[in-house]
Amino acid sequence: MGGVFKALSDPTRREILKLLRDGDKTAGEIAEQFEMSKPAISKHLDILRGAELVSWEKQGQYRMYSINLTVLQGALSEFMNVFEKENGHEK
Amino acid sequence: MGGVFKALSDPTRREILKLLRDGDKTAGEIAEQFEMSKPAISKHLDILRGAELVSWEKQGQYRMYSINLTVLQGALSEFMNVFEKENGHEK
DNA sequence: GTAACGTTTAACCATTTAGTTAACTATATA
DNA sequence: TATATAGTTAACTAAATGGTTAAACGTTAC
Repeated sequence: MGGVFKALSDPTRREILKLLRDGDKTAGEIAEQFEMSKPAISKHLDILRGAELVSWEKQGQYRMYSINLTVLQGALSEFMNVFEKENGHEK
Repeated sequence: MGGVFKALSDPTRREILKLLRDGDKTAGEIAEQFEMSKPAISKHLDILRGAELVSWEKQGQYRMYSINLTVLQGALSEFMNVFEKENGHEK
């Protein structure tokens, strides 16, 4: 879960996740939305994938990326749980 | 809010927050819980304070740190909201 | 006043991070 | 087969990060 927070610490990566929230996109479509180079975006995607926040599947010569919402929500709500009231966080 | 994720990206800082969840602590009491030096912890505390995740108040020669739960919960739930279903995230 | 304590600040260092350009791999197509 | 397209990998760089030790700053206590 540390990987998730590391992945989320970069604004570009958070922005990529927001883009993917609206639907799957190819690496190129994602890169278009940013001013930086494609290799830079490719590395961000690799970090997101390392944290299992996104996955991709080959579609011809494209890579179609999608967000793993359950991983994102799971990691964040697990962390937030620690700070909830009414919870002696006994475990 | 970017500052919050940056602050949360380090495991030591997340651990500090968990400690403070159980009650306010002085800088020294916090530092005791880790193997690293006091200056290192002091810097982590400064980053947490920069993100407004903690605050402190002078108590004699001590600094008593406390967690700002509302900031933590506010930032995380605002971010998570973006990824909730049933929400066209119209804004 | 001075010595001890609690904590931060300063200066420094090694590693990681986030970007670049160039080269490579794989697919599609003329 | 050759060329264009999509994307990653490699090599490199500047800046940020996270740690160290030493010095400084306040407060407490003798």
